[in-house]
Amino acid sequence: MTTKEKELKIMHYTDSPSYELELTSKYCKALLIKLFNQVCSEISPEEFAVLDTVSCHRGLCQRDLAKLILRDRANTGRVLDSLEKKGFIVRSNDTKNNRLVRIVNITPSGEVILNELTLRFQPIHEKMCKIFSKEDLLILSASLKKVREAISQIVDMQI
Amino acid sequence: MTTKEKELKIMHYTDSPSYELELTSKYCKALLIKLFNQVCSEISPEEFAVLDTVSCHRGLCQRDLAKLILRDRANTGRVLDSLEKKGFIVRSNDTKNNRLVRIVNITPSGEVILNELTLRFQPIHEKMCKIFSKEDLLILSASLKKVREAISQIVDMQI
DNA sequence: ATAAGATTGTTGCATTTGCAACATGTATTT
DNA sequence: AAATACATGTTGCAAATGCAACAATCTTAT
Repeated sequence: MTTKEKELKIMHYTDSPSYELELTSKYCKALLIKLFNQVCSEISPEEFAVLDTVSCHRGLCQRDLAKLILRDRANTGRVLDSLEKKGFIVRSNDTKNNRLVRIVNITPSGEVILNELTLRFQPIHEKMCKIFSKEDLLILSASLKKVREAISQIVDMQI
Repeated sequence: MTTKEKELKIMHYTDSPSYELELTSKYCKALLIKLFNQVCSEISPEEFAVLDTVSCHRGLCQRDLAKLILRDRANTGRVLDSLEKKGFIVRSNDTKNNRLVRIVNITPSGEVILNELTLRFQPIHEKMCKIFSKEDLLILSASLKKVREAISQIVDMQI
């Protein structure tokens, strides 16, 4: 390829890894929503992800949780309102760095529904993972992490 | 690892490739929004992606465009309303399989703003691509495509 | 030939989401 | 000590999005 051809080459955003990631993520979301419609009417896919995050990270305050799920504080609070009303999480007042915070924890009934849903999704999850070798899965995961880290250095997520 | 340990191992959704894709996609979106806030007030990031798609696929009807961008027909029509009002695309009535369809095409002023924005984003785009080797980029792209194809076989996107 | 169904696009409505503003309490500065 | 800035969470509002219903048109079935 000559220098001139390189200069003339127009890069399309829709050919970029970013956009491809966005499209792929939409596929994943569509799959998740379909699974939920089939097996669960108690919580939404978003609430499920939040519940799973809470179960993996005990004793988080709302803002730290918001940072993990990449939603703003307002939205995080609202999802927690819903989960708390349904009895799947509890919030307790605490202090962190001498500041009043609301600590989030999963309840026993939250554990129950989380495990139940996780088990139901296990077959599909395994099916999805089986399309890759273990090495390829690790490579994909590492690549995605690399993308996130690179973006972190450019844009402050400000949550 | 013994059989018992394998059985007891709980897979968390938030550790899955799906969720990792969702998080990574959110990072990409945040970056895109930041870039837009800095350089462009005429169109939104979503409109930009639609405009780019239209420029890559001339003469699409709205539904086929909707399938490409993975939005429903209603939303696609509304984005096109906005782009048309701004003069960046035109719609013309045509027939496809003996059916009346609205064909979408980019206008000269649409080309102008698309090229301008693409050039402005070029540095960041190159920066993002440079974190990977060309081979790794191809592998990532292939993996994402594999994910989309696998999901396509499970869930009908129904657009 | 008439009725039922399918395709394309639009409209209305409800949900989700994010941003800005606010309330409350703490740390820092002057 | 008072004022300013910061951190955490909530509320209000607007934009984005998807789903269901509808209109118009064409195809297929009975």
